Amino acid sequence: MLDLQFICDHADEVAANCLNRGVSVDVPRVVQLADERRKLIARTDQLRHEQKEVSAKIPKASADEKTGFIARGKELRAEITSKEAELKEVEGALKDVQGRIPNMSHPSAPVGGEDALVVLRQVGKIPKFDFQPKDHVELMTAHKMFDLEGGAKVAGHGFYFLKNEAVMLELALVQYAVETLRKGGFDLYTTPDLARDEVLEGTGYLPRGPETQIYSILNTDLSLVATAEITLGGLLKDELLESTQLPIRMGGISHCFRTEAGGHGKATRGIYRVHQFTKVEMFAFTTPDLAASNAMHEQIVGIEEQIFQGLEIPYRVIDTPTGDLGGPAYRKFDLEAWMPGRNEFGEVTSASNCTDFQSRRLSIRCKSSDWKGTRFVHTLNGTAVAVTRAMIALIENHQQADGSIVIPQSLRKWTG
RNA sequence: GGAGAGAUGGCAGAGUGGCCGAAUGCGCCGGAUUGCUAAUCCGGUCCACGGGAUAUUUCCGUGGCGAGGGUUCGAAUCCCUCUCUCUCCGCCA
Repeated sequence: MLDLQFICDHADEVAANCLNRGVSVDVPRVVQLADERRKLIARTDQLRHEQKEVSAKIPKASADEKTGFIARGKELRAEITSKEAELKEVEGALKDVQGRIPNMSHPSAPVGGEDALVVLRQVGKIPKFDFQPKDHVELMTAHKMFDLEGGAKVAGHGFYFLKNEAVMLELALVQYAVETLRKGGFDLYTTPDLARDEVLEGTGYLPRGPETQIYSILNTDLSLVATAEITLGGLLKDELLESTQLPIRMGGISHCFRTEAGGHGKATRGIYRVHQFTKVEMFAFTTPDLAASNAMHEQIVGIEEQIFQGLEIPYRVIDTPTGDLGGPAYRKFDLEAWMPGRNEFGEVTSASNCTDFQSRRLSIRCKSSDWKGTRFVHTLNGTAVAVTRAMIALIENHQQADGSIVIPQSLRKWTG
């Protein structure tokens, strides 16, 4: 979430940004609630101060005085209790509205909806086939690389079994990504696939809402993670760091679970949109300045590009428009890989700079000799490899006339 | 799953109703001493929120002893719920 003081001081800018992002929030209401909150705090603090004074006199007071003080003390307690209830209500209302305000946007991020996307660059040659290219479903079926019916039988539509070469390929993609991250200075993690709802909320995901994308476990406060971003961000929740420890780079392997409520159709064919997949995710914490986090953002996108170049898959880099950023992102770059089976680009990675939007909710701060007090760190996340999507792009781009698939050099040490 | 113990500042560790933001030790920062280092001595050393000044330094208040509730004039201390840690037993990839 955004800083309350910031919202009050820049109400117009914040409201304009909400508009750009297609989010409707009553910003003046936040300012008004903030003012009520301030007044209530001042009043309760005052009452508590008197309460302290009164009770401090009691041990030394005479019997007569004592009854008076105790009576006054009771009065004060009642007043404080009622003020506290009022305050709680105001703060609840405030958090509710404040929580719906999205992060501010990078000045260069294109303003508008999905159509406003800007292609920053396109890399790699789109393959020209002298035969009719197949899509990944045909190819993987022909090679007995997955079992979609089996997945549906066991767990329902949107689940799948990978088989044989696809299993080798999944592990190879994970190994390849992890090795690349390690070289890039990332600490590696395998993370829990479940997390507390509190952690999901801290990272900006809403479990258990009517429109949630999250699977939750009944009778617990646990949900299945949609990405390791949740667990890696949650790992440093409530921590106070030294600026000298930053930046921190983490690479996490997890399964990702998404309800993906919605229709079937071309976009859901095969393993393009599934309820579960394996992903290697990057997460980074930087000092709270845009120079640092923007540089990290570039590094993360650079690694994503390096990975797809290594896989010899053509891709383009998208500067995501404001209307499509989601709540926490200040700026987001997506890699879209060419997918011959779809005859279009399909999203394979996503890298966001969330500035201090996540860290404020997660309470991840840092100290430095460069400033007084503590500040919220900047957080960033990006996909190294989302296995199913990467696999589609890889299989479809590297298919041959005879239906065989050439594995790029970079993976052969694992796949053979 | 059963039985028990526990959670206090950066760390260790006292504190069982008011004199406790919290002893003591370690660590850290500044200073003194010193040919240098060590040792010694002196001073300082948490976070958040609200307010007043000054303009970025200082002052006042409030809250914080795992989390959330409760009892009380007053809670680190008593009660309840939750989370986590440890020990023993059972089960187990």
